Amino acid sequence: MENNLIITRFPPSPTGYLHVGGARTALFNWLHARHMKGKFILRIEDTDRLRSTQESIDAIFEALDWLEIDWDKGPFFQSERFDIYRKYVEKLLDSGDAYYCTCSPEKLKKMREKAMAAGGKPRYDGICREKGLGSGEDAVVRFRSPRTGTTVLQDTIKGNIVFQNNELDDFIITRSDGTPTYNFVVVVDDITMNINTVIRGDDHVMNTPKQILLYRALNSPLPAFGHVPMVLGSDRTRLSKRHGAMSVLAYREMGYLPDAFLNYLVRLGWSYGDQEFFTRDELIEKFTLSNIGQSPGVFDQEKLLALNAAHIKTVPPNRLVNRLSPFLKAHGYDIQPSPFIESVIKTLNARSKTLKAMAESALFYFKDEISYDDKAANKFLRPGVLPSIQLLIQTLQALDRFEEKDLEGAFLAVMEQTGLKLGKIAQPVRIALTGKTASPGIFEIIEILGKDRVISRLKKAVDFIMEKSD
RNA sequence: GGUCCCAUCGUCUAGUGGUUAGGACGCCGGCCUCUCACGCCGGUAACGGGGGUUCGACUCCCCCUGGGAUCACCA
Repeated sequence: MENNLIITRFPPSPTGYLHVGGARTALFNWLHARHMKGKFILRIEDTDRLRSTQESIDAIFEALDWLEIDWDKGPFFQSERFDIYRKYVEKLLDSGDAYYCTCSPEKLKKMREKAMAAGGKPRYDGICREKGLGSGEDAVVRFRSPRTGTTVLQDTIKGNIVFQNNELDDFIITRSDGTPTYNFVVVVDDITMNINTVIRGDDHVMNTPKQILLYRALNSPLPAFGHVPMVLGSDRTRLSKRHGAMSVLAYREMGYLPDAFLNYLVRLGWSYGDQEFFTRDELIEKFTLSNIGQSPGVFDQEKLLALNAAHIKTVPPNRLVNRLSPFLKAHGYDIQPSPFIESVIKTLNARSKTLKAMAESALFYFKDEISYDDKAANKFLRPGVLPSIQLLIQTLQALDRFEEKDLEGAFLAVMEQTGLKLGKIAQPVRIALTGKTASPGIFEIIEILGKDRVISRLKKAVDFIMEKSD
């Protein structure tokens, strides 16, 4: 009945924030589900009671929320499913696919060290395998792995991978405190949640044969597995904190657009011909597992930045207002959606690589008092420019309308009367209005600032020059 | 070390036996211009090495090298 319905999942463990790699895994699963019109499930893997925290859970939700990756079912918490796991352990115990083991951790450790010293593999040797032990105080439950033959992983992304069963040992599925372990709960959850497509990082490849064996022992059909290549740092080792920001939310703080971030992440390992820029909808439309590459990729901040700039440029200004406002608020300006803020954004969106930078560039629009950049003032606010500025003040004051066309005319008039080129007049005016040598076009900022503020800022510049030359 | 995976410009990648090996980021020029950007035009730069297979290999096979992953009562 639901045979064709793709069901994917994202199963983070709440032992820290959502990091870049996790976000990419979530994205791939989400995109695949959305593209296939399937379901996407969120599952919190919190069986490690010691390392799991509520803060991490909240941080993961917040990050997914920012990325606008939504789920159809869940979140499920493994910590609430222990009864289910127990039932499945019983099944395995009954069928003889699992057994109790009473070897102590110390003993196991010695066993491994000895094996290593002898040049062998650090594996459990299966002493309790045939002992027929019952549940006891410190007993763990182990899975009885086949000792011969092979297990084949038919990977959607990587192709067939063959594992020798004798490389696998009898791994623990229930700890001595009665809690189940990862490989086991993943399989039970994926079976009971009808997950039929598992997309995850390459680092899980080695777990997969164990899980396949578990599926078989539990008589369940295998999901499609797809292992995506890792994300590496600039030194080509696995991405970690020392490569820079790992937390997804850090990118929000730096002023990235979620769509740009997603666009970058998906292109790191997936491609669609020559296309680099994708909107969210395009991604859903065009994403397929078959276009995921095989090789790991280096996370490149520069390219992410460029993509962010491209998205900022493309998003309609009115949709940027709410994204920008937190960054303005950080400077003390509480803005509301308005035609004014939209025009402000229009002058800045081609000039800003991040929202944070955009907010900083926009500050002059909001300030009551402009403070001049020292070098800029020294160079451009000199006595020589006084006549043209004063003339400009007069001309502007006489203007009824204050639109770009009118302003151009005003400047033209001043140019004619002073014999100066536009650049000679515009630069001092720019400093007077913004305090800096770089800004949006002089006419657009004058129009947006409006007559009163422009005149008063120009007058202030005149005062500044006169004071200085005294 | 065992096992597994990977290998095209500095980086992300397109390429699926015959291409001047394409695009993007970065970098370097130029144009545009009221500054800074944007945009546009141009340039720089790659098939790790060795064997095969083939009329012909970036493409297929093997070996080497290099890189990565994984070997828990973590997930």
